[in-house]
Amino acid sequence: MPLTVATWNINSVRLRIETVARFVEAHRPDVLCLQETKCMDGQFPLSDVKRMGYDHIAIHGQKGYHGVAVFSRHALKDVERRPFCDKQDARHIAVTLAEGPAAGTRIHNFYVPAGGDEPDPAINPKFAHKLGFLDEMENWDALKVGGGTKAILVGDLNIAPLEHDVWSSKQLAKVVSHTPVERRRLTEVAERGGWVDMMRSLTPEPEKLFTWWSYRSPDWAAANKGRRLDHVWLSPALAPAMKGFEILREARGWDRPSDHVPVIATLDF
DNA sequence: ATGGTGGTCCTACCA
Repeated sequence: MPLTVATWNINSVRLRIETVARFVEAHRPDVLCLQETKCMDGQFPLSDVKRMGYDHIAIHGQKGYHGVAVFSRHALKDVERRPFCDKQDARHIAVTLAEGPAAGTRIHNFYVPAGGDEPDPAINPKFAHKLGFLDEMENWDALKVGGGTKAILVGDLNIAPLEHDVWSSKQLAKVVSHTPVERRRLTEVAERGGWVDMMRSLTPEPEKLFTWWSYRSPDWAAANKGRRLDHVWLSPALAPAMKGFEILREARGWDRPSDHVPVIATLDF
């Protein structure tokens, strides 16, 4: 029995709800995790999401910024919205699948701070916040997933950790998202937690993998200066179920696109 | 070295 889980930074769910519908019609993921929904819970287009076939919806929004959501064809339980770094930012939501082939699986959906432009925590509070956020992830017991724990972590982690997760590791070495300190910290979060990087387990380096292309690139497809900022991690107990993943690159070329594209992971039980 | 585009919500801030 398969389970498909998709993750997508949608960059305003209200502006792009029809874009979400287009994606869902074509790919029909069982679970869809969004980031950067950018609206308060009362403004969330719930009826559209239900029309797409998702009866189970968990949202964590705020006005104008951030915001995460989970849509599911299977019932959900134990919804958690954890604050990080003593801020009100809506950057995390977790749910547990209550039924279906992966019943009992915990799903964490993250939107890690982007970190601003200057990669020095001493002068850039946004970069300090990003590093502090990663520290809290690393130290959170809920993200320790050894033994028989069934868990998936997805989201826009705003870090491209490996050399071939960016178009030029040399040229991005001092660019926030690919600095050595971030790459190391994210790797530590995964290793300390016991997580398996699903995309890189199935497609090892040196093949390049990108999920984001800047809006500022005049011809994003030809230039192809992308980065892998969006991730799918599995607990070791779920790793044997991993079957494949797809990065929906074509979505970057749709009308009024997000700068991120969906990643769809398929597990089989 | 710089500036490039797009989102929210109306003025700057964030990505």
